Amino acid sequence: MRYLEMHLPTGREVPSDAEVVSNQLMIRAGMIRKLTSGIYSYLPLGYRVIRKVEQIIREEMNRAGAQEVHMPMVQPAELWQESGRWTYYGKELLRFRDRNDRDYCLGPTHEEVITDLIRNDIKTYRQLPRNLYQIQTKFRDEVRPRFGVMRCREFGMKDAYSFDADEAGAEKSYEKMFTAYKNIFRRCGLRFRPVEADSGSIGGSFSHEFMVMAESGEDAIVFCEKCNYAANLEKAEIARPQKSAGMENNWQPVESVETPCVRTIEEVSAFLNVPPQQIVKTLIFNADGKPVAVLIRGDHEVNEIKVKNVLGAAELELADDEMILKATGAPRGFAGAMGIKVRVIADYSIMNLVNLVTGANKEDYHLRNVNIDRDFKVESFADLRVVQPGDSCPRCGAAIQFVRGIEVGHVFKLGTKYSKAMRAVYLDRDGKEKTMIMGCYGIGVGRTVAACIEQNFDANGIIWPMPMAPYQVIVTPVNINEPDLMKTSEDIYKQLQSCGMEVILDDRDERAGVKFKDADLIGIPLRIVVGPKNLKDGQVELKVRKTGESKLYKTGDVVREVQSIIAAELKEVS
RNA sequence: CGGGGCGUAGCGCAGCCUGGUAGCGCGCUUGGUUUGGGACCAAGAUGCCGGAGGUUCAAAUCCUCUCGCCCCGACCA
Repeated sequence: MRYLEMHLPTGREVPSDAEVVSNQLMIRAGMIRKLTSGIYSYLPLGYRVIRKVEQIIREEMNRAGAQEVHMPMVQPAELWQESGRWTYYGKELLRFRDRNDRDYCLGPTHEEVITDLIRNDIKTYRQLPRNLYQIQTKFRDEVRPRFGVMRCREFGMKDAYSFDADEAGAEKSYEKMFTAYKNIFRRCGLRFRPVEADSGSIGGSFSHEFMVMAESGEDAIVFCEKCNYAANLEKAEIARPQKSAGMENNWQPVESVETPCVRTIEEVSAFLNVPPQQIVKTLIFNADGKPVAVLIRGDHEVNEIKVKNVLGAAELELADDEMILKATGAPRGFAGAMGIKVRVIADYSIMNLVNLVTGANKEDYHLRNVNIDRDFKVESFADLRVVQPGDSCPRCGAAIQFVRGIEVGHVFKLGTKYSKAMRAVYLDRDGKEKTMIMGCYGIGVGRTVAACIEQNFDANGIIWPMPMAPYQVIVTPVNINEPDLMKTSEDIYKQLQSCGMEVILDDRDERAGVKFKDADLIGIPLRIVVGPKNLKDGQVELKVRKTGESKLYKTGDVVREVQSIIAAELKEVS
């Protein structure tokens, strides 16, 4: 396309309200504009990149046997009430009423709608399996939209849903999607890693997130260099330790100590001159309205998701002062397991400790030499803490590493969570009614684009991998007022176009420097510079954005060269 | 929702403390000179100073309320 005809408003200044690089560059490169918090327009350049990603997704989904559909964004409350999520999903679900006062929501995801479709049209095992997907706008009323299109409220998502007759089939469907996802992100030119993840409000038994490695990522990832283990920090496990024998031989008698205004682990540690590893933190949580005591070693952090899962709680938060006072009989800072009258669960980290220091459930007092089984009972030991540097791999025991990542995709084994609640059933070979087994698979399209920029930029702007590039090549005549330069540029432009290349002709009456800066900013992989000195020798310059390397070519050869570079770079990933 | 910050020309900002005719850089328009990494000269245009109320002879500036946006914590593609 001719630059003069393009709507491509580039900017020189970094927008004051954009924090992350991808957001800054997407605005400066004229890809997006913010309408209001968490809601963006895509301008032509940005939308071209979106469509590139969508196309790669379509090809790989189709190849994996999924079929594209398009479901409504507006969804009736009844479906959500049926699945139980009308109440469970919370404020993120944007609800509204129509003129007849009926309740609706904007779809944040489509399990309900797809399950309804399938249950109405599928009656027999002969019609299974099925995998349907769509690329569609989702709305989630995020608590805090941020980082531009990376976490916004309205966003494009590819979501796929599989329905199988049995576990084995469901497993196969999951594997197919897992493979498709690896292909998609590889073809997008991303450095990524699939990790084990928590299922969150989508539910289900098992899930993997696809993480694009980036310092600015919101997620922490734990991985083992020896084996294949990789997990989201919130999911990362600690192996169950062996119970030591004969601990009771070292038990000392319990001792009460006055500890005025000593509340935190650091304060207790300093006051009693005991290392934090010997102190037990007793945290009172409010689990669906009931207090629960969670015990953990003083130097560790509780992973609330693990606690939530172990307790099977729908809502979990740290208890407020009132609940703590009621549960322990003391203000915050003096809770302990001994004598407490609520459920007590404990992290593995305290399983093999003896002569613990804990709160006394009495203001300004702590206890020494408290021992498990003798002085209090633990309902169950479980993995409840956040993995820390220095911990070992739960699979092979080797050291683990920490990195940051951006979640661009998530695959779930849903099981029968929705099919059961919404009665998606079929008749099997024996004429018996069975519940379908589901999986669901999401990719954030806009987020994938932003993540790609986070991995591919320099001081001058974006550096698109070829498969993502909005245009593959830009032809830059250094001065449009010289007819020779323009004629050659036009020729090359037309030839590139006619052999199917995506090309911009920068026909603006600007100085060369301005054009170079813009080409770099918007990240076009290849640039053909048509200038007077080289053209005198019948040559033009071909510059590669990624490496900064440039070479001279005969005007007659440059088109073929560009064509072969593009073909090679697209083939490399396909 | 809790904590912090910001709303002044299309973009980036100064002015506010100590009230007195709204400014700078970039961009934009016109003319001219330039032309291989964001040129130069000249002449211009552009503002409900986020909104409402108040104090005052006088408010971008002080006070009250409100709306919006960004950042840090509870979520997720």
